[in-house]
Amino acid sequence: MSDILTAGNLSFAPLYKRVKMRIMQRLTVGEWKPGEAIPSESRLTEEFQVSIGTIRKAIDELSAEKILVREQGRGTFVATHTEDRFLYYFFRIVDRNGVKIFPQSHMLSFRRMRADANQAERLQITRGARVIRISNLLKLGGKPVEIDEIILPAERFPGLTEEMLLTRSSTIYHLYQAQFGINVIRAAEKLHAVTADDETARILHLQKGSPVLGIARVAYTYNNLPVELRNSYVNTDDHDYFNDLGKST
Amino acid sequence: MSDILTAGNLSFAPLYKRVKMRIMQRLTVGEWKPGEAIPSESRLTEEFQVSIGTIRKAIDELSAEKILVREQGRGTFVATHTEDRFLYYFFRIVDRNGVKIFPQSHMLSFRRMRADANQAERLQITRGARVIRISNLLKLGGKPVEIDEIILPAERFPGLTEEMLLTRSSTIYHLYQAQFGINVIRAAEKLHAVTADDETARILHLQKGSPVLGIARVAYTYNNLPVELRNSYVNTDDHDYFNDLGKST
DNA sequence: TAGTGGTCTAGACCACGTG
DNA sequence: ACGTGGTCTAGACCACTAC
Repeated sequence: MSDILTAGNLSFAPLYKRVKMRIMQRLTVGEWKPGEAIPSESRLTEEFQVSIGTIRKAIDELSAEKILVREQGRGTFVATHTEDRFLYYFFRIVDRNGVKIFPQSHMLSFRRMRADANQAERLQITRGARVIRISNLLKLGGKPVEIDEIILPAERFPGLTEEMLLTRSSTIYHLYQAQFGINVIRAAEKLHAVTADDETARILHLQKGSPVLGIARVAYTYNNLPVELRNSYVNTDDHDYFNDLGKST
Repeated sequence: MSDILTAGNLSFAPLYKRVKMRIMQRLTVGEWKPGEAIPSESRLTEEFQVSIGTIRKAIDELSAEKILVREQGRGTFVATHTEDRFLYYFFRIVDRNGVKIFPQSHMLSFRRMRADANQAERLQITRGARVIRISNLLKLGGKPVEIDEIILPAERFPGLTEEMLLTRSSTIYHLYQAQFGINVIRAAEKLHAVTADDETARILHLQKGSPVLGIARVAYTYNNLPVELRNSYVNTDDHDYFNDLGKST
C-alpha cells in the first residue's frame, strides 16, 4: 500500500493516484457507505475534471484491492462483508477436501478491560486504554474447530454490547461496517503451531497436549489503521488453513 | 484479424485476453525464456495488429501475476526466481519481529522412487511413475527451522542429479527454471499443526512430541500444471508463517 | 539521442441491467 | 430506450535507461 501517498505529499503523484486517494478519502469519511453505489465513471470525470481513462485506472486499483466492486450495467459499489466473495476473504479454513464451509459462531465471553503494552502497541492506542475482549467458538458442520479471542479498541466501537454480537445475522466484520462505519480491508496474520492449553483442548474436543494452529491477526481499515486484534486456535485434525500463492484471474 | 491457434474456447474472449494467452503460449514453449526481455510494446502492436492499449492491458495482467516484470526505460522481462522480490514470494517464514531472512538449504537425502496413489493424483501423473524425493533442512540465521520433503515427477526433470542440487547457488525454483525450463508461478498451500515425529524433532532441535507447523504445497507452472509436491515441517518457536490478506499494489 | 515503459486524453462501440 | 461499466483505438507527452 502507499504509505507515502497517505502522508499528504501526493502533489507529484500520477493523476490517477491522486484521484484514487480522493476517492479513498470519501470512503474514509463515510460519504459513500458500504453497499452504496459511487457516482458513475462519466459523472466522476466531470467532478474530478479528468478523462475517463484516468478515473478507470483509479477504480481499477481500488477494485483490485477489493475496496470497490464493479458490476457491469449497474454501477460501482462500496464493498460489503455480506457478499459471498468476501465472506471467505478473511476466513481461510477449509475441510480435508479443500471445501470452504461457513462457520457458525458462538460467543463464549464478552469483557471490558484495559490494553496491555503489547495490545496497545499493535492497535496504536495508549497503554491502559479501554478495550473489549470477545471470545467466540466457531463450529464447522456442527463440530467445534476454532476459538477466537478478539480485542477491539473501545473508543472505535462506542455502544458495542454483548447483545449486538449475540443477535447479529452476518459476519462480525459486517457488524463493524454497519454499526460503526469501520470497513476492514486488510489483515496481517502470523501462524504457528502450539500445544493447546487445557481449556482450549476441552472446548475443541481435543486430548490434552494436542497441537493446534495458532493465528495472530491484526485487521486494518483505510490508511492501514489497525482496528482489531485476533488470536485464533484451530483444531486442524479435519481442517486446514488454505493459502494460494499466486494469481488466477 | 488473423488469430488462430488460440487454443480452446477463447475465440470469443476479449481481444486483450487472447493477446495474453498468446503471450503465455510463447512463454510456455520457451520462446521467451526467464530473464530475457520480450519484444517492446510497440513491436508487439505490429506483431499482433492491435493497439498499444490492448497490449498494455494484457501485459498488465501478466505482471500482476508476477509472470512478467516491467522496467521503465529498459523493457519487459520474463520473471526469474533469482530476483529479490521473488525469493520470498514462495517463502513465507519470518522471525519473531516479522523480518524475512533468506534460508540456507542443506540436503538430507535424495532418492528415486515410484509415485504412490496420492502423489500421482496430485501431480497428475500415473501411479507408479518415476518420481524424485528430496529432503532438505532449512536454516535461518544458522538455526534449523524447517524440513522440506520434495516430490518431483522425474519425467519433467530429466537428468536431475544430487550434484546439481548440492552445487546450486540460488533457489531450487530457479534451478527448475534454468535447468529444466520449468517456471513455477503459483503454489497452493494447506497448513496444519501436528506433533513432530522423533526424527523431525531431533533435526529441528525440538523436544519429542513438540508441535510443528505442517505445510502441504502443490506448485504449478503455466496452465495450472502441477510440477512439485512439498511437505514442510516448521519449528515455530521463534518464527511464524506470515500471510497478508489484502493487496499491496 | 534513441528506445523503452508510464501517464493522460478523447472518442467510438459493445455488453449488460433496469425500467 | 437509457445508463452503466467493458473494450478498443489513436495519438500525445513524460520519465527513465542505455549508449
